[in-house]
Amino acid sequence: MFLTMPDPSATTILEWYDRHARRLPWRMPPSRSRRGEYADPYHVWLSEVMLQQTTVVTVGPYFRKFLARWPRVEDLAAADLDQVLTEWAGLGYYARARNLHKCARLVCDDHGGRFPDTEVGLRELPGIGPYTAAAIAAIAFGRTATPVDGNIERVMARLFAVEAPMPDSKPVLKSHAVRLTPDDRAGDYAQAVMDLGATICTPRAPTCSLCPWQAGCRARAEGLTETLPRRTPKAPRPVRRAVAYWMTRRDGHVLLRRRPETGLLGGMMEVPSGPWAETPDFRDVPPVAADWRLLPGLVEHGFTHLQLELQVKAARIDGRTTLGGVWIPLEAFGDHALPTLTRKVVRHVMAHLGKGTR
DNA sequence: TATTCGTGGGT
DNA sequence: TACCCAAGAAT
Repeated sequence: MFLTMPDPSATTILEWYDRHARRLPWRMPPSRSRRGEYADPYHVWLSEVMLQQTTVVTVGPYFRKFLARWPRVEDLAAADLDQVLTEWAGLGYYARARNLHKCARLVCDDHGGRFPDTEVGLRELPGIGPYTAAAIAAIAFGRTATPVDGNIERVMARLFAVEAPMPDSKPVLKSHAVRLTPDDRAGDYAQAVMDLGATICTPRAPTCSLCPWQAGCRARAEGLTETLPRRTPKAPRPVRRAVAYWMTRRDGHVLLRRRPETGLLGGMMEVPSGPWAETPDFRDVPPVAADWRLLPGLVEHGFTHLQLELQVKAARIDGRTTLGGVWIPLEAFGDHALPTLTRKVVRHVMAHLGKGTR
């Protein structure tokens, strides 16, 4: 009978975690965390910010780079924002890098170099929202707190067969996660559920036969596993089009421009382009008169909320003009914070013009 | 409350 | 190909 279905418990998944926890650079292994040892708050904070909407595989190298260059929060606070942005380039969501730097300075200036050890205290720092505050409090300070990320939402939706669609069901999912949170080892519990979601209770084709909670999983009992969590359909993302202008001068330097500090790709370097216009009508108004040459093909880039299509035109122009940008030699592109969109444009140009800028 | 923030990998 | 999704936060 269904009445004998066991309730899922933190004990069950903590035992699983003790045997199967992933070894991650920022994580205290369960053999030690079980004894009340906690990972360095600086490491936990840095990793959690990087992990916001970003996969473990992607974050790994960035985490190592940052830690090698700035071993302590004081080192990061002493760095220039530009250095931080350059190291961050490619990770995306660049507001995180600005807030990271701002937060490091606040921790050093206002907290003596120590992170607040409570959820409420952490929540006041820039770039630390509900999830990250709870994660640091639990993982680095042993507080009883319940971070809820996408993994944990999915696991809870299945465990309790929550059929209401996200994001409306988020509060319900969180209440389930909170109810299961143990007073002791809350950090390990959260990391255990996240590991479970990442390796077993995956979005598609979960391997329920390996799941420590399989006996108590309502979605499994009702055959709903693959269909949960449900989600309200999202609006289609609009297409925008523009022309990017690849400008070179006689010595081969290229004109790049820094985007405004806030908003899309804030503070990142770009190949100057006209306004990103609605689909059918876009104007081609080159920034300077020159012998513009249209490169074949398009540079396409999808953001979360819009699809961008760039035509690229190239020309050699008078090296005395700057148009509010900076002349940069191709060899020095690596020293600058180039988001993927910019790198795509560079790659596109190289494919059609080659290094002899012509 | 709803948008606006990147990017890479999987299917 | 097109879509989904990933240790979310700020506005």
